[in-house]
Amino acid sequence: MDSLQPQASRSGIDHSPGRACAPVAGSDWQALLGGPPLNGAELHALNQMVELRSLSAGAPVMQREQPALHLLAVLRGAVGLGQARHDQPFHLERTVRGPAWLDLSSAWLAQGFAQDARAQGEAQVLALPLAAMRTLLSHEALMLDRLMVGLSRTVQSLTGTAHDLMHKDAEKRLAAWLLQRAEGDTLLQLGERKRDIAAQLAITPETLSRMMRQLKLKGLIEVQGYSVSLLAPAALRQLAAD
Amino acid sequence: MDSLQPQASRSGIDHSPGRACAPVAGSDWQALLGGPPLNGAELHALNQMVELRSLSAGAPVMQREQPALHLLAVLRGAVGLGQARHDQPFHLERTVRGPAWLDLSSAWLAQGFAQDARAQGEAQVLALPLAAMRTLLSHEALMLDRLMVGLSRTVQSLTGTAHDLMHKDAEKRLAAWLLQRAEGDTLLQLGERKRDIAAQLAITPETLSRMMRQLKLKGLIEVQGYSVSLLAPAALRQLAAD
DNA sequence: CGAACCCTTGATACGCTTCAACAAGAGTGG
DNA sequence: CCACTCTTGTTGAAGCGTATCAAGGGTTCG
Repeated sequence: MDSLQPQASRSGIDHSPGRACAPVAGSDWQALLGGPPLNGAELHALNQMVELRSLSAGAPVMQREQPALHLLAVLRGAVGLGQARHDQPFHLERTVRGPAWLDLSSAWLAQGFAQDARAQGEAQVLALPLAAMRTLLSHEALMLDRLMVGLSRTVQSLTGTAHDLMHKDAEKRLAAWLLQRAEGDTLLQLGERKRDIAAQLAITPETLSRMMRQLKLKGLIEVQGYSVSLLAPAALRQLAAD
Repeated sequence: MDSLQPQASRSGIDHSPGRACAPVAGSDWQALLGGPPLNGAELHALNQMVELRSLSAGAPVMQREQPALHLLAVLRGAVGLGQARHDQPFHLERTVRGPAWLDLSSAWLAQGFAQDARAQGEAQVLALPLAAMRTLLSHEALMLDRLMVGLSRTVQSLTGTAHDLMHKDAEKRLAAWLLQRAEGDTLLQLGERKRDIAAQLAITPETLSRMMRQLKLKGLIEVQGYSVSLLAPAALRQLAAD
């Protein structure tokens, strides 16, 4: 096998506290909400209504059709969105790595969650009850903007992935994924199983393996187990472009 | 050829007024914003800030990278979102048929529009300046909900199309498209060119033609030029399901 | 050690695209 | 009016991209 890295505690859900009372750092709120620095009143209001959940690998975060009463965000770790089928394996479509919003949309609609979500390893998730959030929004004008920006970013990101699925082949999507994941850096540690990466790219693990080899043969990347280094980011960007 | 229907005035843009001063009906606002009936104050405020644009076939509605200062909606007609390439043909990805929101997200971000948009035939588009909208939102609590619902619906719709592109083949996507487009009815008039339908399904016109024949041979639909009747909606739903 | 899991590689099969040809309206101009 | 062109949809043959199936090797765990 590869030198291994992602060790997703194959046992699945274990007895987790489910909800801890640790506070959320101001810097975390800032990372999540963005915009101008949060003032004390905002932080106080947020910390008063927030619910924190510490999850272990595989723990469910959202369940389809369940009523959605909270805005959800990932603080630490990663959460996978997709479909849980009665048949065993969870089908992954997208993963959110904290700190970032996980689901800002379901709570505003009356239909419950549209997807399932599972913690990918140890993760910390926070939930803001929509009812309380609504009253906060009516007082704090800035908070509205922050939320709108979060929701808008989700829209643009989803538009992008739809576009990629329509027009880019597997190699292009992989190149784009690597670049986005590296965040400008040139060395990159894959923290998840390769089959999960493949699922997000909507290809099979076999194809992912072949595409990695392709990029390696072209001299664009170097692969050693779960660490990938981008040898020619410019060429990769070129390749990933439509 | 088929008995023809969609006649997109091949000449493209013609001299349009660009902006007319007709008012927007209360029923249109309601269709767009949903929720509890809009009161007089809300309608007044909206009508005061709204900008109405009457567009002829092919006229640009959004242009990539252009600053986005308005929330956009389609009142009448249809608008296509996609990419305009320096090379001639506009590549369609999604179409919005009025009355419905066209773009609620770009204005909140500082990066301008992420896609191009073109009127697909005669269309009427309305624009709400974000600056004015922001102050309205701080006064009218209900309006916030309506907007959030609109944005959330966009998110869920995009999540759905991404899911379909990942997991459904051409036949399934076509079946799903037909069902959604029929809106429960059994007879269905295609108002657009079939190649545009194909583009939205991310397949070639040739494949669309073949898939139509497939469904016809299976006795699920009947096709006569640009009118399609769904003979077995239940079976179609079954086919379209994952 | 064997069992379970992961990644890789190769052979084959299938879905869809691409390319080419054709039929049928629509617009144009003689 | 007809001939001509442009555009659209349809059909068939060939080819590419990716999935599927099967086998093998590596690592961890009991």
